[in-house]
Amino acid sequence: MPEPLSQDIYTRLKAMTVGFDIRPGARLNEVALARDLGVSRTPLRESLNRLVAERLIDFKPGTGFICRELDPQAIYDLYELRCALECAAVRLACMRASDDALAAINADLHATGLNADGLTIAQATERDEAFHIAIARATGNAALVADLERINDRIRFIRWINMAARITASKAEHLAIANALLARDADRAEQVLRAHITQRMDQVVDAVKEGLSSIYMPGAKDFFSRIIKEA
Amino acid sequence: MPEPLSQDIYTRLKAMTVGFDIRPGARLNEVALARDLGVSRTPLRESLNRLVAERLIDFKPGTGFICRELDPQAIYDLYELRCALECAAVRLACMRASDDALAAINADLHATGLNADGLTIAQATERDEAFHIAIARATGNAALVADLERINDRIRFIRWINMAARITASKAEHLAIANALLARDADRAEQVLRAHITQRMDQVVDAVKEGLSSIYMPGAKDFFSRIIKEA
DNA sequence: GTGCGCAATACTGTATACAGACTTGCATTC
DNA sequence: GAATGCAAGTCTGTATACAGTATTGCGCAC
Repeated sequence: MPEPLSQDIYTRLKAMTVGFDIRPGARLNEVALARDLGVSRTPLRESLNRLVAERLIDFKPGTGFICRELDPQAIYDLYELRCALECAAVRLACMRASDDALAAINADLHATGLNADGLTIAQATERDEAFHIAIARATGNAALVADLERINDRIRFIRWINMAARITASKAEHLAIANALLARDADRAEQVLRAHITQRMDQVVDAVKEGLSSIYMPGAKDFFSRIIKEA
Repeated sequence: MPEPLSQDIYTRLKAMTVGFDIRPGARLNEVALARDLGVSRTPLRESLNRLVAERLIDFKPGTGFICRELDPQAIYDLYELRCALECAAVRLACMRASDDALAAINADLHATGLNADGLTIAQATERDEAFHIAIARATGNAALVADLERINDRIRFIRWINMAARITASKAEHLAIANALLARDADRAEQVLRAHITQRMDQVVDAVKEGLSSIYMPGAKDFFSRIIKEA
């Protein structure tokens, strides 16, 4: 059973839309895109429809598929939504996650999550996201995890931008969250996590502006594959 | 610009999947479904792909589209997720919703939301959902609203079942939520709302069992279009 | 120079055809 | 009687063709 083309296209298109390889607001030419991807329009359109449902691209009947806009308000809303979900998650994790699960999160953080040296910004963001998702996963609520993951897809580009500025501060905050988790102190865990996310929300508007320049200035996106060298 | 077929099919298929007009686990025959809907397979598959992304139907490569299962754990998880989102929403609404918005919610509740006499169970559920969504909408966070709406799609069938039993209790609870909102008392609003939703979660497992019989016993689903006659 | 309108073009929306994979039923064997 | 293998049939996965609509560019009028 070879993997269907549409599945493969979906993955590739998702990476393109998450990373804004396509300019916000730009119309997607199905014929050209199909040619570039080496498939016909049928499986391409199926994949695009899935991405529309996930709000990673827009669709205008009679006009076609359009790359989503990078709207500060929408990004802010998503950060607020993410904050609500993660705060609920950390409380649930404090309440009922297994000791093993919490210990594993802590161990993982100390093993890989604290040292960003030698990583690219994209890789560092991936580890940051993994820490947060692990907390959600520890609740045992698969719907919560899936929901959070889809929200993360939509703000990952902004996280890349923020990550460059806040790698060092993140370390301490993640440690504080992990410690509160191990102590099963839900109030403290939520408080630290909320502050951790909210701090970034304040920078969202600036980040969107920077993001736009990253998209429109050719070559600027290479920044995210730059290797981190901590002081 | 006539509305595209795929848009129309999407709406109709969504209603079918939300209401479990198709048996859980049943494979969808594309040719037969296309014939029933009066379209070809291409727009049908596009619509199905969107529903897959929204987790309203499942997809197994090489096998096709499958009606989602009615899994108690998954439903419970969705209720928990909904609870987290709505609790966050009510707090945000207390913090920053306009006086007009809160007054409108309250007015709407008193105008239509309290008297279920003469409504079908499906209609009563719709009003219940409208009250909850209105609170989310009052936060001004469109992402939160959209997320909640999609979660609601996935548990509406269970809400139908619960609604039959709890219409009278719902009234008092909705009033209490509205009063806390008007007083902008976030703690009380969240507490009442959480209890309101959690009470239903305890009944989820039973509801799923009942739901399964509703799906498998022919004619049982007519129950949801029965007219409510309060004591 | 600017705005409008028309025509040519390009693109979307849908149907259909075909190849290949999966399913199903039967026959055969242990 | 149960299990296995094979073959016929059914259904999915993808490509392609065509119709209809949106877009774009040019020419013309003001």
